[in-house]
Amino acid sequence: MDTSGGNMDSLDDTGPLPELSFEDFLEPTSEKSSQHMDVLDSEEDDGGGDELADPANDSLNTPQFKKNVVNILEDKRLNPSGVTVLKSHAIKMVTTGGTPPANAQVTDVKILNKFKPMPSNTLKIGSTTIANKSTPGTITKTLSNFTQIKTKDGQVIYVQKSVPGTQSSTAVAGSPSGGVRRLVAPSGIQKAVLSKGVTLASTGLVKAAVPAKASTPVPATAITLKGIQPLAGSSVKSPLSSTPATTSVSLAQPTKLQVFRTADGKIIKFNQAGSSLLLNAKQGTGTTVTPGGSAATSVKLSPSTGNVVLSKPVGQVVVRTETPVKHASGSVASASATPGKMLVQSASKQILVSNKNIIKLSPNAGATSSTTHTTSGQTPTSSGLHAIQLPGKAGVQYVRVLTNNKSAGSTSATASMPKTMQTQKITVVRSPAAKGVPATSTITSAAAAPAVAASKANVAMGSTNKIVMRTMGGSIVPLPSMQTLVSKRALGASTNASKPASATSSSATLSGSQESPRKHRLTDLNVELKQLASASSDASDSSDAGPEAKKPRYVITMQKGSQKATQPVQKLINRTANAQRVAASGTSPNAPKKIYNYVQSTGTNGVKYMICNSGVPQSSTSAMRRGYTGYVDSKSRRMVSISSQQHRFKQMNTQQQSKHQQLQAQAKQRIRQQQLPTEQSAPTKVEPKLPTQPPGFNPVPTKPLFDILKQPATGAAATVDALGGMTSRRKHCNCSKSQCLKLYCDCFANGEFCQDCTCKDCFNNMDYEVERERAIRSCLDRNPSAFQPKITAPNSGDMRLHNKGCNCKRSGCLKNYCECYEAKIPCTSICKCVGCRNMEDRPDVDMDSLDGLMGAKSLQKDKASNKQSNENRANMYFTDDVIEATIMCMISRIVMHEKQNMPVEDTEREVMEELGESLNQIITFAKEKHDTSQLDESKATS
DNA sequence: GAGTTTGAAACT
DNA sequence: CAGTTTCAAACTC
Repeated sequence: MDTSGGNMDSLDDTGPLPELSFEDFLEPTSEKSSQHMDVLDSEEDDGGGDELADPANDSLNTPQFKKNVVNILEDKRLNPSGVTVLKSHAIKMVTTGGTPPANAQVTDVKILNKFKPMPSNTLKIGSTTIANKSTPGTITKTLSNFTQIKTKDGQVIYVQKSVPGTQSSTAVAGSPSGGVRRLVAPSGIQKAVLSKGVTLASTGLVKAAVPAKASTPVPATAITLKGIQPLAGSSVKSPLSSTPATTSVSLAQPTKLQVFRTADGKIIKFNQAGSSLLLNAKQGTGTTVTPGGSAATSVKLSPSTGNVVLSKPVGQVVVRTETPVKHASGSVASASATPGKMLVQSASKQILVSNKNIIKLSPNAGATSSTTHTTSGQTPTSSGLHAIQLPGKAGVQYVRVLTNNKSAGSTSATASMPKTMQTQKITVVRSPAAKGVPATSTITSAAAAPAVAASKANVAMGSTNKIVMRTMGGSIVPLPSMQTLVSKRALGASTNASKPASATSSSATLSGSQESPRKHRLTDLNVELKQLASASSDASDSSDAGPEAKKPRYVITMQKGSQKATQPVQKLINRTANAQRVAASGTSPNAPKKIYNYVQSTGTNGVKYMICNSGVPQSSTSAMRRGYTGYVDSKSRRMVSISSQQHRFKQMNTQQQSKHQQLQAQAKQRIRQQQLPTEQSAPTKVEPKLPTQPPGFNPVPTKPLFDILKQPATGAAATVDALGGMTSRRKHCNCSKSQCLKLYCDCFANGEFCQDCTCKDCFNNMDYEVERERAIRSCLDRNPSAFQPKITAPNSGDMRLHNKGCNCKRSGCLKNYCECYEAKIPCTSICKCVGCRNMEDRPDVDMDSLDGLMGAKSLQKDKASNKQSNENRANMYFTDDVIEATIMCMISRIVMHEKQNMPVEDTEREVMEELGESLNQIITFAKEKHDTSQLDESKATS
């Protein structure tokens, strides 16, 4: 494929694919469809389909296809398994007129989705199912060559498979055995609008030649799409009724269109005999296949681009894909073609839906954030959806929508939708890309019958892959799918794919527990992915999908990562029942946020307390950047935390004394209980979500101090700061040459999208998902742990360590060039630095004289290591929860004293006493623990 | 803000 | 795996 001028680098890594014919699009029931599906699946498997890759099969390489070739390149997407994404397709249009590829004019077009086998009675274009069982229309084969599709409104679409040679013209060259299929547009079908300067000539036929077999060189089966009107003049958007059926039929000369699948099976070539063929309908363009003229909603779509336009009398819902923003001139364009996006437009609202469940809110077109249920952060919707809005560049907002309910039928959910439904609803339901499992996408309008579509969506999704876009009252909410960032690599470690769970809800919980992230982290997404993947069980989806289908394609997590990611949730759950975590964001969306525990008093005054558990890491700017998932040195964080607490203490108002006393007593009692030798290690942390708890004030943590004390170091993971450290945000990147697709870019390295960065030619955004995914793959190939945090703590409370160590030579590890220093951790023996002075007690050492003194260096590192171990031990007990519990006890004292109008001095003294007492208990506990562990160790050694 | 320094990432 | 180059942040002026 790429041999044709090498302009399709996107295909470089693609594997071979079997033949693809339009028939597949039109007759999903055919075996071919399933065949293709299989091949596509295998192709997805990292070259699993390489054996199929036969350059000879590539029509581009064959002379006869070099004329007026329109290539529809299917993006090689990541394995659909587990997570779903609307697949986009890059379409490459080459109109060379028989000249060598070098002279070819290439136009990039995009198709929304990969083609996927459809269930019988389903006609799809892109991700839209226009006619299926659910629709009143029927599909009837009237002729041997024709498949008649009758819509509800009496519109009829004929799909004809003609005898080879009947329709063929120049374009069909090389397809002796190929059959020609005709798509005859009935009266109801609207005119096709083909954009990009390519027109259908004067014929209403589009002929597609399909290679007979991947192995055979270029035999093609011609497919003729009839009924597509040339652009010529006629109003593309004329009412349905205005277009007589004869119009399309009367088209004199059929336009040939060859459909090909490349070696990897991702490419479809349209060989057009005519001068120009416009396949891309970007705006307003697009083949309008609109049955159901009487219906209030019409569907206009462009098979090539996947444009689907649902137009209503009043409002208009447009679901379409966009062509790549950047058209590489001529060649290569396909490679850089941006993944498909769906523009969901309703009235004045426009939402650009990317491949994932992320909605991009276009700043233009009067788009309003109200279009979605998302405003800022996470917003639950009545439909059980959660939308997380992510600010984007230039006013663009990305919205990730997570579903809360795990219900929803897998396929054709809209089939059961009541026709009386008043609101327009768009439901795109995707099923796993398992063999033979058709993916159906339906666009359902209560008022009108859905319209057309023909395509195979090569999308595999986990059970929760349903994408539901609902347009109710102007709100459009798509469901999540987060395939992209999950790498298949970590599948082995991650997984647990089939565990049914309310993945969506957990995702929402997770998201909710965090402040709305400015950017998505790979790890975060991984969590969501895993949850989604594990939340299979959605009926048919999970069952039908093969085991692979449930697995996330890209799992860029590590064992630690997954647990880590979930850690915040657990911690949050364990938090005091009366403390509700809230995220206080700065005025600026980019401003780092702090996580507070929100405590509200039940008293008459309703005092509220904002307890800052963790400030934004001071080093968030740079340390974050390098994959230090945002946590700060625990010591400093705690100091900040406590100080802020103390500061807030003075702002507290009176509280009910007796209650506080009681609570305080409870806390103390629990602390004492904690000291008991009982080893109920790590209580299961599955408690109801915190935010839902009533705002009753309870100064005593539900988790007693010593319960908390017992927790540390139990979990293997716990490297993530549950208090929100990972929510912090670094400053924006400034990449200029890496396109933000290399680890040089901190945004990319952190698995985040660039937002509000000053980078140039940034590809690290939704518009370039394909490129981004490829880059991620590349990075993972080089280093499977490329996206793992560089600094982690073996156990919660342990000191963080740089997993790889620094390699500084000239900075003495005392500048932010040093990753260790940047992360505010001392260098260790892992580091290969020269002249390191980054030790906790570095002032004691004159490192200037130590250059080259390896002994001294190792000594220092040992020293640092010892200190580190001590600190690790301390961190085991001074966990955030312990501190929090202590603080709550202190707060309780303050409140009590204020209630009693006691002197401030007494209050301060008592508070300090309380602190001392708590510390004493902690120390005692730690000591006991330490002794016990030593005893165990000695026993073990003996 | 421009130029330099630095070390990680990428490349060979 | 080591050496070199590239890159972007940190730093300096």
